[in-house]
Amino acid sequence: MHRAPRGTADILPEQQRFWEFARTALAAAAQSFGYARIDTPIFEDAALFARAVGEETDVVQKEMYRFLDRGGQEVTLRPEGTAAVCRAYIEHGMQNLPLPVRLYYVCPMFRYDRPQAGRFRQFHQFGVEAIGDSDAAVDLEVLQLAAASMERLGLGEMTLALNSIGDAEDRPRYAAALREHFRPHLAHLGQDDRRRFETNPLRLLDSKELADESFTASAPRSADYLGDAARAHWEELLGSLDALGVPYRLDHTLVRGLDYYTRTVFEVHPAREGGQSAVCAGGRYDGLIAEIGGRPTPGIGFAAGIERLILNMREQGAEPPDAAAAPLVAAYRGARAKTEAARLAARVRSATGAPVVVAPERSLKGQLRYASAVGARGVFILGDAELERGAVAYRDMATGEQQEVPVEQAEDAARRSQA
RNA sequence: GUGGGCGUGGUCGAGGGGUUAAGACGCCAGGUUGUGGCCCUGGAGAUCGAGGGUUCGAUUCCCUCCGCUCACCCCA
Repeated sequence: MHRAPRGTADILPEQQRFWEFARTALAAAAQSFGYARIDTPIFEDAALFARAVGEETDVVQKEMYRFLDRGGQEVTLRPEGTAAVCRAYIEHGMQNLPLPVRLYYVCPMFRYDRPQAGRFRQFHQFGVEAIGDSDAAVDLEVLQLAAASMERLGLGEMTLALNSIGDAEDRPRYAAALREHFRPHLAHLGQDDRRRFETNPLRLLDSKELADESFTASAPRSADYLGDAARAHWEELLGSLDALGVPYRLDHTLVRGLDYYTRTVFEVHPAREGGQSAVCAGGRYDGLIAEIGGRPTPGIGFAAGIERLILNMREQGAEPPDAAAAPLVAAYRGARAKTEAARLAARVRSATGAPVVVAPERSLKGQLRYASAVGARGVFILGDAELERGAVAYRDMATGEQQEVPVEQAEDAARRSQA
């Protein structure tokens, strides 16, 4: 028996109302901030993500789906959205648009992880990118949009964790300070952490093993190692957040697993504790576009995991409306009426736009039962008697009222019961 | 990659070394001659995840594998 591949999921009809609602609400949030939708391919040249996300990151080293296509090109299923959007920004000369360019997307992403609650190999992200302006006002806007997105979904009790990791030029000084701090404890560190000590000491900060240890809490803070420009930017951002009363929590251990981040980094967590809690995360990436071949261009954005958002919606008891309208059913008795039922169904569909299905071939009783089971609003009944008269019976399933009308007026009968 | 939990009809879920392997929901049919939702009756549907071992006998005990799931790592 075939199953959906590990880490993938069928989104079944009964779940679609959550997805419809989430996609619509998130798009509305983005659009209300002036963001326009963009879609990029599901796969890209492998080199794009390796370069943008960073060769040393877990995402690139062990989570990317990479393969050779039939032409011998190495491609990768996109593990995240930012690099692809930046590639499109460069490729289509968007620097000629009024800056910043504001874009959003809702797309599937792929990472070869071990699945668990809120984590899948194919998952979906809502993301936004504001490219071409380094002003702290844009950081503020993106943070506001993140908060607004959660609100649109009805998710309360979210906390915004915030940090600044400075510019690329500031990084070596800070990395050196971190190494200095952790060096005495090298013996306590595991294999992975020792490698990180060399390659990317920032990552030691969110090692959960070390989290309780006082030497993580007492580690030097990136925000204390900012260069003048990054510091001014950071202070302006905090000032405007305070001025607008946007709640946030400073978290100096917050660093991100993707190498392209600079300055502002943030995560949004639900109040509930637990693994995979980050429901939305992002930051500034002022070096990324130059890194992948564009002119030096600043940018900032975030991504939110739709599955995780829906998980939280369910936990909070959200009940999104069911978008699917109740259908009409065309029932019949006899071979000739069966054909007429199909004709009637077609006619009512195009006249009203309402969903109409022809009943399966069963006893009339069976057809009515079927209509009830699928939640039909009303049923047309065609039999020899009705055909003789060029008429059709229409039964309102909620009230049980039934009347006979000329076939040409069938759609009117349906409309009446709708009101 | 590592560790824990779990695998019985479509779903949920009893059971237990020898049974026709419960029950519920769902599905199909019927409850007279053309009419639903409730109710009643009947029916279809399970090699009890796979392979091996112990045993006279295993779905039940043991081992391995596979799958699902949760957690670690990391991430949305």
